[in-house]
Amino acid sequence: MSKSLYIGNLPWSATEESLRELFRNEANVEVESVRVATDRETGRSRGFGFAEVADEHAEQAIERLSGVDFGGRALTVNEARPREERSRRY
DNA sequence: GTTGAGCGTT
Repeated sequence: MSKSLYIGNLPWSATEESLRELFRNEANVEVESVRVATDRETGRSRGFGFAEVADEHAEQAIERLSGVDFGGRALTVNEARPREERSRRY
């Protein structure tokens, strides 16, 4: 199984591949999928993204990537909130 | 060529 991770405070230049490399280098974690939130209107980065990692490696990735300097900004890493709860209206 | 708290497309 895998967990979705929220990655915030990204530099504008951060890409999905650079995030994947970051997880490999800093946390020694293989990401199953990574996604940078790009503005759907302009296509530019919103400065945050998401990564799916193995369930057992999720906490390690959070512990080892939170606050690390990436492109000059201290990263914010946390468990992502489920999209369904946010987009679905009861 | 810009910006800076937050939670992503079907």
